[in-house]
Amino acid sequence: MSPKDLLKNHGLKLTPNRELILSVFINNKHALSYNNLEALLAKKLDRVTVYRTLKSFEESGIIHQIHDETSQIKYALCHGGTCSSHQHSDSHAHFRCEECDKTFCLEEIAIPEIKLPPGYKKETQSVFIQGVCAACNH
Amino acid sequence: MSPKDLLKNHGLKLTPNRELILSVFINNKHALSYNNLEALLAKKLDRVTVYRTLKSFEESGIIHQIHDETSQIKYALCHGGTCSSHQHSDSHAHFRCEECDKTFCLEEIAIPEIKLPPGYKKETQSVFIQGVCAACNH
DNA sequence: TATTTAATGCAACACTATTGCATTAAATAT
DNA sequence: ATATTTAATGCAATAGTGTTGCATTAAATA
Repeated sequence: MSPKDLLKNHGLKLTPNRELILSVFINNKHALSYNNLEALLAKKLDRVTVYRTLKSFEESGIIHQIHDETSQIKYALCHGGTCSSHQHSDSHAHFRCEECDKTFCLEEIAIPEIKLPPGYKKETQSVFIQGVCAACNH
Repeated sequence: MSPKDLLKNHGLKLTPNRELILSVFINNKHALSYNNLEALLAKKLDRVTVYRTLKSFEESGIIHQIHDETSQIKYALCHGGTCSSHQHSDSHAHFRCEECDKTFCLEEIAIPEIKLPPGYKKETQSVFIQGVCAACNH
């Protein structure tokens, strides 16, 4: 889907900055931190604008946060329409490759059911794995 | 085990600050951030001392980091002797309660095997769950 | 008790992210 | 097309978390 359509479908105003940032996500298979984005953006946007754009994308269900145990929060596109405002799908694992230092979603593997002790109520879960990705593992 | 013995067993110098910090961990069932620690410490220690103490405890296998998707890294005691310098056990899940805002280890539940796609190599994994803990769930 | 080695505290700094506010631009109604 | 409304943007300043350099002090060892 094009940046324009994605923005429209999620009820966001269509601006050049948003289209630009969204196109960077679409053209990159891995998750992006603010710093990653800054490096990939040709045009220099204000830091605040980028952070606020990420926030509104997240709240619209376009991207979701990934906490990969680095100091920077990363973001990746939501897929499959399972994400919406403030309720992001946690049905896939996230992976960080220690070789290429890229973090991404593992949509293709299933997370087994994780049972909690009696009396506990689960709201969200996240599975995070580090290692070597297929591209780097040779 | 007493703070003194723990420090000795892990080959760390025995100092009042370290005993104090360690006793706070022993007396609290949940994970602690620097800020939690500061609030619980009677005596005021320098921030740098606390951070460096946490680092040496971690490198000695006394405590391990917990990334609970808040802005602060938390630490909890290692149990079962499965942790050592720079190789911490990832065999248990971590849980954060949204009611009491406490994060802790779930030693009692087993994490099912999570299989990676072909070609991937797993080094570490972490399972993090948020919800309501047994004490708050009524 | 003397010596060596590491822990501590202070000051300064680095990094990531956020807030307030004035300005500009997008969407909508006229 | 234009006026109006509402939201996005950019700048400056600030907040929060954690780290580095260095001189001093204390713990362990000889």
